[in-house]
Amino acid sequence: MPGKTRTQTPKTNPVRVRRARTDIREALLESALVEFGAKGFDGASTRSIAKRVEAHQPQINYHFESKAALWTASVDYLFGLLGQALRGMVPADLAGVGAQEIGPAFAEGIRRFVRFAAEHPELNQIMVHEGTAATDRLAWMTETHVKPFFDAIQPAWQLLRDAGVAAPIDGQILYYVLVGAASLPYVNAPEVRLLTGREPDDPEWIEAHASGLVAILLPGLGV
Amino acid sequence: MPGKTRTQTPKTNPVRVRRARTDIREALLESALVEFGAKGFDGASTRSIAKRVEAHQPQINYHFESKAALWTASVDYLFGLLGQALRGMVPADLAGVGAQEIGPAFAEGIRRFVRFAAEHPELNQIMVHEGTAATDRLAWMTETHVKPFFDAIQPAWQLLRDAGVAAPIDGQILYYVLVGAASLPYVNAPEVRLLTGREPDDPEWIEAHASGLVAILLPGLGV
DNA sequence: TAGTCTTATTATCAATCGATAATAGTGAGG
DNA sequence: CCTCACTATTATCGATTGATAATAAGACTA
Repeated sequence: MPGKTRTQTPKTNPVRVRRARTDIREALLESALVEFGAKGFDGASTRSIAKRVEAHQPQINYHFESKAALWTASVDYLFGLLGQALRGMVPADLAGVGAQEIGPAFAEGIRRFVRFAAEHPELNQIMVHEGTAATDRLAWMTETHVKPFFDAIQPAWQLLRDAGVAAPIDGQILYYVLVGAASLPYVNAPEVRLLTGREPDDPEWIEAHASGLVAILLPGLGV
Repeated sequence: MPGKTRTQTPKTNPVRVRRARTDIREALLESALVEFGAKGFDGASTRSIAKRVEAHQPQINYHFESKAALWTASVDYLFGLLGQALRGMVPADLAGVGAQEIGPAFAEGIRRFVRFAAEHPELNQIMVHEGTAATDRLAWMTETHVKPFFDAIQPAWQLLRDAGVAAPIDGQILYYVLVGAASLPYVNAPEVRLLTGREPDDPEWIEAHASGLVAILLPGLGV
């Protein structure tokens, strides 16, 4: 879509004030997350992303290659945070691990995921925006970031089902039940405020939500 | 964004073939649903909506007032279908109705909602696209269509909780758990195909999904 | 059949989009 | 103090957007 050649000579302009910033890359990254999460890739404009942190639109193409590259960098950054939040939740090797150990660990993983979804709603907002159409962005995000997460859950869930701790739901379906149930109040927080008058960022909401999910997904946990 | 005045006189052109259609309004409506669901309001262009049903872009502004009015008409139409699918699921008056009657009715409501979400993914796609930002569209949709649905569920859920049939989850939180868990595989069907290789429109998937949700949300139903 | 109303088709508008060229401050190294 | 690499700022490009004017083809009516 871009212009390729320049025919006219820009006018010289007299005075120019200039702001120097060292955190501009990170500022643009986080602004992009908020805008992409709220409006989707197409709905978010590079001008609004820049304006939100008092930067200029061409700085995006300078510090990143393109709008698409900024999106990729933002998603990389956010999945990195998710990885930190869930680090060590699922053992790499399940051999010899019993349901009595992995059950509480899985429950804690659910709680952490709910808290992360509340603290960083942009992640699930972007995932759900992108997941509605088969784009290159979706293919990249799914293969790079979602699949490892998805694959790690499957054997642990099967172990818990065999032990009678987990609810009777197929593992692949469970993934979407879990992610959907855990993220929607934060993905659609503006709607929650209109519909309930409550604030889904309230710790009371978040902990009640997390406990509810653990109760219905792992009914065999309670001693 | 519109042009206001016309200064030049369009050229006369020789031959013009013309397609007459009686179903053009409905065709545009359903095309709009698919496009708005897949790409969001901003991402969907009126040209792509028209092209999908072999119509011309200005016909949208002729048969509807604007892109926004087309969106409103589409959402009205889709919530009408949802209302039909769920008709009579929740009694208007709960006085004197016991949990042993409303329990199975609620379970059937869950199953119907899952089937509707699978058959008309555009509804939840649009809801989740719009719910991420506090726009006028969200305010209208929430007040007009979502709130009645939300309000109808609350007393029934409370009755089921008191009877020990329903899972221990606050009613307002339950709404988002239910909607999120019931709709995500269909909202993000393109991602499901990439991630699992399975087809979420498969009746086997849908019924397994619905049964799983009933089992975890109404654990006290099984005799 | 002539006239009129509806609406399909074409052409074009102003606004906005992402991208890039041109210009000009700024600070580090000499 | 000067130089120069870096990057902030401005201006502008071509493409696309939603909307509307102009035109014309059918359908219906008298």
